[in-house]
Amino acid sequence: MTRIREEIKKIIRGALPYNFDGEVLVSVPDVTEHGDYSTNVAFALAKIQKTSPREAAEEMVAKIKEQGLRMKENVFSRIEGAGGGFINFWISDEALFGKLGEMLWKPEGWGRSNTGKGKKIRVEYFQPNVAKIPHVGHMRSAVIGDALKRIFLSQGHKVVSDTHIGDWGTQFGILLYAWKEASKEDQEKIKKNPVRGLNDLYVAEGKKIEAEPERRERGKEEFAKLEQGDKENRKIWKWMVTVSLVEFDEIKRRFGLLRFEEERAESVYEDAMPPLVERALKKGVAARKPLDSAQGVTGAVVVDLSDVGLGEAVLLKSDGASTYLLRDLATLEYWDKKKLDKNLYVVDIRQSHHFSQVFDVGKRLGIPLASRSEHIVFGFMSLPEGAMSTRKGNVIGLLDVLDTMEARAREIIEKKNPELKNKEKVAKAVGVGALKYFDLSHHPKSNIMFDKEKALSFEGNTGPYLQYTYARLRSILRKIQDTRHKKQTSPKFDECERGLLVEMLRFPEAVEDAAKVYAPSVLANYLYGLAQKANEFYHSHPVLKEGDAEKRRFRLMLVEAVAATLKNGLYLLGIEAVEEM
RNA sequence: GCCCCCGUAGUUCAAUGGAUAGAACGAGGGACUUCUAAUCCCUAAAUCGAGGUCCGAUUCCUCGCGGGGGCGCCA
Repeated sequence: MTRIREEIKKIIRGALPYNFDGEVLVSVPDVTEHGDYSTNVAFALAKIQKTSPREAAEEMVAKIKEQGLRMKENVFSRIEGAGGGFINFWISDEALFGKLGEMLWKPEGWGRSNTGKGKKIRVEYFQPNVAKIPHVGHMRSAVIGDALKRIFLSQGHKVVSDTHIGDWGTQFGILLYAWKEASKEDQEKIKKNPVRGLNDLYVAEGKKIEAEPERRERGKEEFAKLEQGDKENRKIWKWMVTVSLVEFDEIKRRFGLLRFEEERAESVYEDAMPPLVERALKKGVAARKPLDSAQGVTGAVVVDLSDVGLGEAVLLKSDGASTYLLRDLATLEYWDKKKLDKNLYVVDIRQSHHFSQVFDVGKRLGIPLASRSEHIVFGFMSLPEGAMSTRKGNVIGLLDVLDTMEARAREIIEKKNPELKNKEKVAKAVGVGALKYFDLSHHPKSNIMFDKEKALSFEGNTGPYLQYTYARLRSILRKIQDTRHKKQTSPKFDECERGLLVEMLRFPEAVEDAAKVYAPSVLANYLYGLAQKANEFYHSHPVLKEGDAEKRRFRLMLVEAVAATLKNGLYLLGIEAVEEM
């Protein structure tokens, strides 16, 4: 089914002179008096034709009307110039009703498209670190990445998601050093709750390093040994990875993330790194620094990026150990062979400098994928009292906060709907839905404040609001037996019904826009607006009790269509639409 | 010092360069014998400052003020 917006664009293009090469923008006006859709092309056209925007608009309106007649189009009921150059379009009730019928014919496909057909995208998100407790700050990458994947899939893209678990680096040397130094009793204690225990061990070691910087060097030595294949270090490291993966799997399961096609942790690139360094040196991209000031045996291998203002990128440290940057380059090289059209990293803004370096060095090394790679930036999450940091000890564990949300949902269900079946299942869906929506409703780029009160709220612009709206609509549909309400001719509908219908028909455009700008929040905000209109309708328009049979049938169609839209939209955000709550 | 991001109602957030800047929470008032009140309706309330580009600027540019982040042989 074609999007209405596309149809309007086509009609406008048909009425434009051949020499017009500007973009045709069609937008939704703020106020209903300005129509269902609007375009500002007349302003651009006026410049070329050297007329006033108003005249240009009038001319175009006349041309469209003429062509519309010739094509026997019946899409608009009104087209007119206004506001000194805007052209406003009102869609005819017949056309709206026709679209409603089309949509109900195949609601499963509603919102999907094939604009991404044949294109393969890799999305990297949810990069938890081994031996660290994932906190609410880690949620953004997982939730935004998962929603993006769903949105891309709906547009026909092939998507490969990859977690890129942080299981390599100096931090493991530091951890190994601390672990070996710990007493047997302490080690046993840590083993009982390993991820928490290792997390705390790392924090404690960090404090010791602050007081005694020498200890960092010992940690670095342990990592170098690990990288060189030291048996004991490998064994301990492997154990740390194993216990952490259990926790990551629980998060993936409880947050309902789509399956990851690949879970290539950093350590898998171990063998790919040395040849990459060799190549960089041979190509003259990187250079080995002289030994003089360094303590190690060899000089560090670095890429000078000062010509583009990106400073110095370190591939190998002077002790021979690899860096995060080198691992990301190896990753880039690996994926370069997989015929990707796009390679996206959903990572917070603090790493933008790092990714600029990765992509720039990648280009210098002649890895074509580097120029098709993008860092999808998102802001980080802070608490009302300031930034979250493991060292400050003020992090909120991701699973802890999810537990709280589910408990809160259970409480509210007991209060509002104690008769509900599947209480536990609904509580889980509502709890995680609220948490995900809190994140997704914010623009990815903005830093967000994790205000517990706001995030835990189930009222207003929240996930449960959308779920509740869906449940109410479904409740109406459950009460009817006769589903033959779809066959009828176009009825007259009032402003509220019409507004809801037009808004509902914009769904595919919202999904398309969200995909285009890599922002699930575009879709989230659209769904919220739709739900508001649906609730308004619900209050003022009885459906089952409507006496006029034709009106009732139309309202049932509308309810069914809006419910399906909410369900599909929530699915794209990774939120479950529950039938009752 | 250099680079990046952000300043919108009391608060938390919206608004591909468009027409009258939207919500939510909070505040005040109202609506359940009526398809689920996790809802709906009404009221008050905002673009950090100064220039510039443009027919048109919350949006783009410059400067200033304020907040955050990065520039580690950390990840």
